[in-house]
Amino acid sequence: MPSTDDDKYQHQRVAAIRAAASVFADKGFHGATTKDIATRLGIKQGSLYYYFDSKVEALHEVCMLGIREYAGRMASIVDSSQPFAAKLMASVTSHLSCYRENNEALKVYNDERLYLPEEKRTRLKELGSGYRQSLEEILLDAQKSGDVRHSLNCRMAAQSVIGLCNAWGHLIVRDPDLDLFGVVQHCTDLLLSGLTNNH
Amino acid sequence: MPSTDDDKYQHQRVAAIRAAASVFADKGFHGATTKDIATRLGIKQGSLYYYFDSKVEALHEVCMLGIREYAGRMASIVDSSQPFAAKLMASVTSHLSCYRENNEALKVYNDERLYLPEEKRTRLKELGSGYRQSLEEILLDAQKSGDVRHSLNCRMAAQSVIGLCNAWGHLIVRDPDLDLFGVVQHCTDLLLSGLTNNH
DNA sequence: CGAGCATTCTATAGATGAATAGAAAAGTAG
DNA sequence: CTACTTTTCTATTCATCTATAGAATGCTCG
Repeated sequence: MPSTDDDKYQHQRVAAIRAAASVFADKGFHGATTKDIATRLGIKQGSLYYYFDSKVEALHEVCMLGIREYAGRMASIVDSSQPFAAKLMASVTSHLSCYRENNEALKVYNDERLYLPEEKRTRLKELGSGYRQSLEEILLDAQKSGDVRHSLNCRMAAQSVIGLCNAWGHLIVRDPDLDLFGVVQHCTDLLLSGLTNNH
Repeated sequence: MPSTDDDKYQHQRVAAIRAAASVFADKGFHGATTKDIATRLGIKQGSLYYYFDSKVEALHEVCMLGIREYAGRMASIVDSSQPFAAKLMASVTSHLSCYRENNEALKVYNDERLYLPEEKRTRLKELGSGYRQSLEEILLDAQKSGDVRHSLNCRMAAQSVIGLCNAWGHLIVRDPDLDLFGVVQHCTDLLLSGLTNNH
């Protein structure tokens, strides 16, 4: 098979992307050095350039890893025929498990993507804003069917849901012992019912 | 008056802190250079060291500026005798107006303080966690008096409120046209009643 | 004015880090 | 074992950035 060498290369390349994600999440893009990344991968600084043309390219790969499936999962949730509450919970779950599974990559996407050059950032942004739009659609549908109050500004609400999930996502990355399902439950309840006693 | 020179110095020093805040908010601590800060202030790179011993000290000052009154305001809200809903709204308002007034300093506190050396970070952390505790107290009191549902985990809820406010705070810093009161209203409603139609 | 202090400037030292080049090592196939 | 390829290493270049030193400018008060 002609691809066995390539597979090995790709495998190590992915390992390099994950190493970069980990270091970028810890120290930020500018605070991280290529030496840090190489060390975490177990090779020397210069060797890293066998897998990346530049530090910026590494950041780009990390961001792609962070956002890719995260955005993809939303589409299927919107299209599904679950009731509103289930869709919301699925969204929150999907969002938070991305933080857990990709470890640091999604955090890096959120915090460091602005250091990418314009062109690379634009393509990423499309994926990210697709996520917000999907969420907004879910809310608008629920508003039509009466599940969501009419006074709600769905655009702002989508922004709030994302903000809330990102805030918890950061905590999840920092504290691996945090119970994911507990957080999902808390966030969903909070979003659905608020803090108060008004049923 | 013996302090007129000192006043002038302090005035320019504060201007330097604000310039640093602005640059740190844009480029992050490590992405920012002392030249960037000096240029924004209208002086040359070397001159900046007349006001700071080091770049890290500048970051420290910015973080202090960001968190100081933000933390202070909470205490008075907790102690006040307003009903729960008003306290919550006051907290959200206080949080978000800090973002607007301090411009970038609070953002820097949130995103860059981890680059401070251990000792300096600890003192800041106390102020910040004081904020969370105050919020938690408000929620616990409201739970006792029945304003907040008993199923609520108040510690997590306080975390959520902060996370939500920070998310919007970031948007507020980036977009100065965003209507502060509109955001306050949206967040308070969301937190009090949730998204749904369940009165 | 002119002495003394405050503020800013220029120039540079010293350190660090991204990226490159070419040698070495490891692995694979004939 | 040997020729060839892939991967890693060492050593270096070049640019950049923090921080300092000392000169120049500006300001205030006697």
